[in-house]
Amino acid sequence: MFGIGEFARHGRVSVRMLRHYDAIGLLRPACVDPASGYRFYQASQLAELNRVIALKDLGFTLQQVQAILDEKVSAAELRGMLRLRRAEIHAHIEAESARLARVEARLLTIEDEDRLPADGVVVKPLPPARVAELTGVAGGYHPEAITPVIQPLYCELWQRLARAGVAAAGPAMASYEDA
Amino acid sequence: MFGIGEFARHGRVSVRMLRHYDAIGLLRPACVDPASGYRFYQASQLAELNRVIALKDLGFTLQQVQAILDEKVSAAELRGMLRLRRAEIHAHIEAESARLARVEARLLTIEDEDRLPADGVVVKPLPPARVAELTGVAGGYHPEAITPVIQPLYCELWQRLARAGVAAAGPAMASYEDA
DNA sequence: TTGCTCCTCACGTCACGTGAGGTGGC
DNA sequence: TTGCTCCTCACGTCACGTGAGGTGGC
Repeated sequence: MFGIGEFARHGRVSVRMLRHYDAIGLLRPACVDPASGYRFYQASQLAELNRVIALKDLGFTLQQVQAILDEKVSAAELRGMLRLRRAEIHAHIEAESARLARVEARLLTIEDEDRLPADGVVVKPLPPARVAELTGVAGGYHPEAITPVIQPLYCELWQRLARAGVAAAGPAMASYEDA
Repeated sequence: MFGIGEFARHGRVSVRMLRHYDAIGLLRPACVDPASGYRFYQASQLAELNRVIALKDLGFTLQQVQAILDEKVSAAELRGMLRLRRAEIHAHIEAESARLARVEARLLTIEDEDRLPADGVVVKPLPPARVAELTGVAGGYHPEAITPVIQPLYCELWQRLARAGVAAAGPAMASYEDA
């Protein structure tokens, strides 16, 4: 039998963690002195503790660890949980990689300009929207070539929308592509 | 001027976030109706909001974002912060990759055995320790070959430690390597 | 008496989400 | 009166870290 301090040292965890695991019922000491409240652990509980730590290190919450160790989870469910974890970690790594790329881009610009550019680019998701679109071909990118092509397209679009009894809810936009 | 709801919609953030940023002084509304407490934002504050979001998306805390935007951070300090962030994200990705490998290893064993192996392997760091070591060569891995080589090594080691006036504090261990 | 180990509260963490309960003008 | 937008608390999140204040036996 070990006092909580010795057990924590052997298990390489903090005393506070053991008290927390006791409080939530994840790892109860083998016995507790009713007078002093002192917790005592058996050597065999080190294996129990290791199982907790191993599952926690996979990224499961303590609630999940508890359910798994109490055998409240079937093998099939556990497989499902592991696959979900795998997918979550995957997504997490991708998100962090994208963030890393953004940080490195900032480092490059700051080394060039020696200051933070005034406007950062922020990517924001939009809800799906229905778009009414017309296209035309212009002879070049200069206004004299574009304007006579694009103006009638707007008129045409409003007319067609009106004929279809549809009201435009969003803004009007133009986008340009190379042929 | 926009009410908080409209401003939140344009900025694709929650109303709660705007109130939070107001509370911590990160993004104050352009004006506040003293009677009702209503917050009003200017169109130009959308750019401010974007800068906040962009820095937050690099993984900075709101405190750091505030310091950066208030220009309390020099270009050199900012470079340092970005480099630190880069290192942190790197470490984070490595840790998550290791975790992913552990989850995948579990998935393999669970698909083999259809249950969780009783003992997981847990890696724990130990504080550095000084080790007194002696080595010998045995003819093979069977006990008859090893025992006569290893036994005298222990005796010899204790004697040398005693002569050096050093007491062994840790356990005795043997490890084996192929020649 | 000092030192050691142990105990039980209880606050703090970080950036909000989520009610609860209420207000003011159409 | 109903609906809408806005307001201010204030609790909850997750797994503990970190005091504060106290106890019991050497």
